[in-house]
Amino acid sequence: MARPSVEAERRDQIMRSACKVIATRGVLGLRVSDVARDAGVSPGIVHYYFDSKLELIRAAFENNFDRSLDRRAVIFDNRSDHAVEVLTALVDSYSPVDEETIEAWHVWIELWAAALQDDELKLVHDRAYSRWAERIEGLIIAGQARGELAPGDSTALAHHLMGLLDGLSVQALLGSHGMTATKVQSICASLIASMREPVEAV
Amino acid sequence: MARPSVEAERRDQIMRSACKVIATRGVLGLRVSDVARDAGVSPGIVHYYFDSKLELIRAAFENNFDRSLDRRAVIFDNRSDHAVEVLTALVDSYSPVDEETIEAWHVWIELWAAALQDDELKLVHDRAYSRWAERIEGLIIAGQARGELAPGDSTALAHHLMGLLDGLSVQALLGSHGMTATKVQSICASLIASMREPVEAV
Amino acid sequence: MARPSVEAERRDQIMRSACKVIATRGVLGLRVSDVARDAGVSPGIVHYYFDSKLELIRAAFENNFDRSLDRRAVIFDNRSDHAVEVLTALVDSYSPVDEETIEAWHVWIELWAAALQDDELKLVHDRAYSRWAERIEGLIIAGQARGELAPGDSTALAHHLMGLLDGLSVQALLGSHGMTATKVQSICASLIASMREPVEAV
Amino acid sequence: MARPSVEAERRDQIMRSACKVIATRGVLGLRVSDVARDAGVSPGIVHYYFDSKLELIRAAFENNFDRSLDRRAVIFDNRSDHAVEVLTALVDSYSPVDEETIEAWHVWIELWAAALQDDELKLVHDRAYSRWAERIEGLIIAGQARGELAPGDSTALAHHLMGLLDGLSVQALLGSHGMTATKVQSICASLIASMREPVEAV
DNA sequence: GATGAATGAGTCTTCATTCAT
DNA sequence: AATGAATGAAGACTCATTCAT
Repeated sequence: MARPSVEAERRDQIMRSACKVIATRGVLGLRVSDVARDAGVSPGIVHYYFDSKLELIRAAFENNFDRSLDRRAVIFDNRSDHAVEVLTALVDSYSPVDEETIEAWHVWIELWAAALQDDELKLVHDRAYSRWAERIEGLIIAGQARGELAPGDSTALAHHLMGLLDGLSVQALLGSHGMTATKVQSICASLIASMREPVEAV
Repeated sequence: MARPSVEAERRDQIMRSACKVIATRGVLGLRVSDVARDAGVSPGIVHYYFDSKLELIRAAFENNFDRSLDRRAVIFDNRSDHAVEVLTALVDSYSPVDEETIEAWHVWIELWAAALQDDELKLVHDRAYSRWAERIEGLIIAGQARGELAPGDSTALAHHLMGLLDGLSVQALLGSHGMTATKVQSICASLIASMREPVEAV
Repeated sequence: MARPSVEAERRDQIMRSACKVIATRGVLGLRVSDVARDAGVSPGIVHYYFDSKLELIRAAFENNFDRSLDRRAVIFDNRSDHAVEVLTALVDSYSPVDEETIEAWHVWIELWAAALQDDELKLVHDRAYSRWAERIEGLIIAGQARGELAPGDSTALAHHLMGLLDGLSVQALLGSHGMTATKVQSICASLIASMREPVEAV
Repeated sequence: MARPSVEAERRDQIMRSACKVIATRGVLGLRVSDVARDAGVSPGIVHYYFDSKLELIRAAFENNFDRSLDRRAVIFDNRSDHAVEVLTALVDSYSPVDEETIEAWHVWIELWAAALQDDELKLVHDRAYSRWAERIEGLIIAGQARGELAPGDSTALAHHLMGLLDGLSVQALLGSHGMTATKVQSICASLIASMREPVEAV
């Protein structure tokens, strides 16, 4: 009876396992059998749902990003709070502190490396990154419209924030040179603060 | 009898080839035979100079970073120009426009992904990143001392600049969402400009 | 309630699809799923009708031959025409020009190759070949009895004609060295002509 | 020192083993590991000498035919005996009695089946068949020129003999309907006899 | 120092067969 | 009767590493 859902569920289950494995062993270190084991299925079934390993990896990357955006839907949809607060909440939600976020970051970084060598994955990355950029820029434009943020090149500001978050997070994940999740937040916060409309001096 | 130099040369030659291959196929896609072919030697000789594939990769990462710093020695040693100019020149030198710089960036990004899964490589990355961070911070501190830059948390500023450069460069390399080398430069330039000591109003 | 016919029909349908697949991909290239797809049924049902893949193949070979003889029933049953004409008609009917005949030849040749390695299939082939040989020899014996063909070793003559037809047809199917269906017919025709009772000189 | 020959020898060794395996298990039943075992080497080395299984099979087919012609070089080069004797000797040499000849026939028949489904193999077959046809026709033309054989369409006669030999040999190999190597020889002999220039009646 | 043939373990992928529904 | 998801064994192919030369 519940047959129809079996296929979709299995696909999803396998993609999530693939993300886990990518986060753990990297894209090229991913073995179909590892994914199967994690998903609790036979190796054969993976190829029943995905034509090839590459196809699975592509799907996993998209799935990782979709879930990543989904988890932040509440933040993006927040229309009541001050833009500075919303942007700060967003940055904080990307802090690599919980396992889920850390895994998502690992997969995201793997996508960078993989996409540098595969045009198909480059498209996957571009589609994801564009969606993400549009949302950030949307928040900034809205904040400027409401007078909460100073006017300015919203595209450049969005890129600045996103690039900073990406670059710092990598170092936090690697624990390099004392970089921590807290420092990422504080440096990003200072950037966001600088976007705020200066209070008019009386 | 001056054989030692032959060995050192060969090692270097093989490491450079390894960097090329890493940039092209990724760390895990690297095949010892590809490196050998690029270096114009037999696959067997690679193992004469490097105990294992991992050892070769580790050495290649370090070699990539060393050469990267060497290429910028003139900029770092510049004591005469204004800090803003020096920092700007530095950022520009990292623009992924020429083949050499692009290759170095690819290897650098590969190191991120690989280090996330290997503690030994994490150390390699940390050593490199720290040396790079010290130099940037040194420039900022010097600039502040000379009154060319506004006072402030030099460590945070250095991290901000480095994180931004890393994050934006990835997107430029991937050509995502219209990111280009020029935009990377301009966004970084705006950050550097904001560090400048405001001219006192009379 | 007349269900038995459904089963027989399905079996037949599956066997015909198996012949198609054998002609296209060869015996060992045959996949049960291909047969199922061609027959418009699920892979599972094939095993309901045939215990195993080998069993299906065996049945398909027999089915191929049965249909092959059936298609020539009119020729074999022809009692009124001259033996030379009947034999010629028979040879012509084996000309690999239409799709059906070509497919049947492919399956026949596959049977040779498969039977060389499987004793069970050797029996299948022998049964088929014997039935075919008996019919040819029957035509020759009848022709000799009616004085239309010269007397002689009917078995050897039958083998000669059959061997020649088999050997030439393979080359025609492969398009080797300029062999064509027309040349097969003409060479076979010359053999048949040589069997004719020479007209008595007055 | 004798290094140069190692490669050629290994290739040959592997091709011969491949022929054996093809004769035993068929083309599609051929496993690279079986070939390796028969050749006394590791499975990996087979791929060192042949890019893929198909490439190995193609080479094996050519090797089988080359050796087949080589074994009959003495017969083809015979310029002193009567054409009827030479042709008879040739046919006899193809009698599937010894293991070597039987293996060669198996491989040849496998080539028919395989070539029907692969255009590359079709070319391999055509090249081989053409060389073989040219030699047979050459013997017939020479015999006619020397007045040992009756004049006539040498191409058709060659095709007749070759087709007959192919077709009958298949049945002899399968032991169908009482076909034997001896009967193959006798039927072919009768065809060859019919080519002889009739002795002029005085 | 250098070569490259050889090994063999590892992994993707295919597919006959089963079985819950 | 029929489906198609699931299994798992089998096999092609890759590649780091070794070693005789």
